Amino acid sequence: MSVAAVKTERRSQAERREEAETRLLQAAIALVAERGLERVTLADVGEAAGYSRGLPAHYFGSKAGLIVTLAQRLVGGFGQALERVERHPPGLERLTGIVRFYLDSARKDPVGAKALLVLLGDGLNNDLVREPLAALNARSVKAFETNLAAAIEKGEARADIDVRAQAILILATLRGAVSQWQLAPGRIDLARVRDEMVASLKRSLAA
Amino acid sequence: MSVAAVKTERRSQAERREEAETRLLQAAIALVAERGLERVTLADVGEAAGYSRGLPAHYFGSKAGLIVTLAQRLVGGFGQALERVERHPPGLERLTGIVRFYLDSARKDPVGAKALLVLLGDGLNNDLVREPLAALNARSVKAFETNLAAAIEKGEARADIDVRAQAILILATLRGAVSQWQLAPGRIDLARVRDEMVASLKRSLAA
Amino acid sequence: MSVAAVKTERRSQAERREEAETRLLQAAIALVAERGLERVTLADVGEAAGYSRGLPAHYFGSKAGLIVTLAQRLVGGFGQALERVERHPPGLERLTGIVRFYLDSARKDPVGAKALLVLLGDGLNNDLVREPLAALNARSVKAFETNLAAAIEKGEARADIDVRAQAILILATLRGAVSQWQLAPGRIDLARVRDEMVASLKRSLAA
Amino acid sequence: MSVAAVKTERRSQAERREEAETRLLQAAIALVAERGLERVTLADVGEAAGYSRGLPAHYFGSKAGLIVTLAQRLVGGFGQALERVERHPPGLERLTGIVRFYLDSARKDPVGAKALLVLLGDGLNNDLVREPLAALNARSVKAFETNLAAAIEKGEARADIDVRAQAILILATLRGAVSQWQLAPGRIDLARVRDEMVASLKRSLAA
DNA sequence: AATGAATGAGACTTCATTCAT
DNA sequence: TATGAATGAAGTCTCATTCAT
Repeated sequence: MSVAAVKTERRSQAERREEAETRLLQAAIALVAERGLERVTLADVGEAAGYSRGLPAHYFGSKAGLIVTLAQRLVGGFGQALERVERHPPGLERLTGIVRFYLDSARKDPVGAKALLVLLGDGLNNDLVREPLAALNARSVKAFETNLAAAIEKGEARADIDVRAQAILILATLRGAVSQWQLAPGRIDLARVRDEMVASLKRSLAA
Repeated sequence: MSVAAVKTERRSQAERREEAETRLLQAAIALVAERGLERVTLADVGEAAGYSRGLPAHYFGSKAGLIVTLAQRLVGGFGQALERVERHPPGLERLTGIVRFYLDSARKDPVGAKALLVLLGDGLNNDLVREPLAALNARSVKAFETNLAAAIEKGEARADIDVRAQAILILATLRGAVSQWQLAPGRIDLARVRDEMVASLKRSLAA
Repeated sequence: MSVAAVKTERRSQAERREEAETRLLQAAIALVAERGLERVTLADVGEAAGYSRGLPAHYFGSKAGLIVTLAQRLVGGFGQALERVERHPPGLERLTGIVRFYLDSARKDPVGAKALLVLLGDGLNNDLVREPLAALNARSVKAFETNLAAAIEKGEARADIDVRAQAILILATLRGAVSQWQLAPGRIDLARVRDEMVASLKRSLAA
Repeated sequence: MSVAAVKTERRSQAERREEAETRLLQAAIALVAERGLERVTLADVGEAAGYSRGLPAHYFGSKAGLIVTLAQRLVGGFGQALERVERHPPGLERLTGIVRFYLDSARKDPVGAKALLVLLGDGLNNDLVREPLAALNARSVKAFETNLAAAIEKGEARADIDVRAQAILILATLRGAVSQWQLAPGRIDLARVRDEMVASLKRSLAA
């Protein structure tokens, strides 16, 4: 067997592994969104992804391993999206842009949004996921802080804002709004909520 | 046996039953806050309440029955508190009073607050609890709407507010703030958050 | 309180007890016929009879006690009916009369017949009921033997019949016929079966 | 890995599974005959078959699933035996041959016979087993009908027999005889009963 | 790499039984 | 006498996990 052939084979195996892992995680996200963390079994994930019942255990080692990987993937995905959302320089425009983006992506990917909310609920009592989720929160709050500080710097916002508390409140409002919408989708118009939130923010932050 | 005697006897049995049910529910709330819904067993609840392992099943019929009862109790408790919180007439003062009360009670009763958040997380995938929780949300939003409308009527608030969307946002912020605080208590100063929230609200709603 | 009053009261209590016991047993028979021995609970019996859930345990001491009492009542009831059925003197007429009566009473009281069959099935592995049921079988076989012997004596039947084996067969046929009919009532016309059985018996026994 | 290797691997797994299932069912039959349907647990079956306590649930899904499989296996086994029993052409000889065979096989395999009787008892109140057992009855009756009709055709039997009722009676007698024998084995000589039954049949059917 | 057979712990649930009223 | 509250044992069923193929 030539070296090239070995390389090709190896790459092929690695690719297959990566593809399988991705499909397993996507299936897991969908199932977690649909049923909740504890009502999803490893076997469910394998079958839903089109593989065998045993594969998830083979890949992730244990259910805990799957959950941790899941949390990282969801958190990472959101982080990446958060970073590529806005071209505006730090400041008020960028801040409201992130807010819009957050609520719009929940509408575009309700399954991912729901899976994240489910993890957040479980993270209250589950050490496996608490840490990555707390880190996500911290990172998100930090991003809002940065933009609030820039807005103040630029004179777009009042100087007497409690930047950190305000950042926490902005993230809180986003999460709480999506949560209410997921719990009773028919009763909440997320687009109107988004517009009202942006308007309120501008008013309350305005210099 | 006289009628009075029969009544006494019956009341005594009924009292025993009621006391047992209350103790079981209190134990259940504490355990759910501590471990999460799925990591609490009926047997745990019985033992934590000082009864037998089988009693919760005997009373609530099933774990689902316990959860539903739990949800009703928590929701009802919060509803009652919401109603007795404020003596102000409907309007901006009362609105901010409710906001303060909500965040202060989370600090005073973190166990109950956490149990409610756990239920809210599970309600996303659990038809049994979704309904009472959605009803709680609807009721809370309605309360904020009422006060917003009164504030506008009185001239305390701008007339161009989207009352319903704003009410949803206020509840969202409260829930999201408590959620972040519960996930990483050391990182959030809920009192500062409360004050910043009230200040922001006053500014964004002001006429 | 006068002696007469005490007597009256005592009689009244005894009567009440007997009536309650009878109602409990009737309810038990109906439930056993409907669900089978193991799927009936003491509480079911109490409620079906219009009493409390605890009364059957109070009266019969245990489920085993209820079952034994039930078996005795059913067996006794059938024995009494068997004795009062026929006015014919022992012989072929009386024999076929019993056969007719047996199949006709199954149609008239399908619930009692089914309860007896259920007990017979359970008696195969249940020491509690095996003995009374085996005794019932022995008594029934004996009755057929007596009539077969009388028929031979009178010259109504062949002398070379194996009386005991034939008696066993007659009881077997009756039980088996009712059993088939109970299992699939729509597929068996018990009246036709009865007539064919009587005709066959007359032919096979004829001198 | 070659296709052959895959096949071997698969077959090997399938063989393990089939062997385990067969051993579980055999253990279940023995236990049901010994204790009755309700006094056998899934764990009992697993252990008696030399496997784990959980395997029966894994294979049959539920106790109901086990019972249904059991009923099918017992019914199927008897049907097969019924078909291979007799080389005689349809007619009286074959009919009496089946009767002899039935009673003789009960003596040779009392465990299987008892398990079938237990199921028949439970079938009265258990929709899961009623259907296969009613089908077995229907099939058995049909076989007797066929042979009775052939016997009449050949002139071996009277033409005025109610063929269907007579077929029901024959099956009834067989079942009832085995039932009495199982309830009190010491009191019934099944061989004598068999001979008397065959003699009676010949007489009552004779042209 | 991938499958799926097998294990065993633990949850829910049902009930016979006991006991206080 | 009668009720029903409370217990605790046992059974069914689900799954994470291990292991043979």
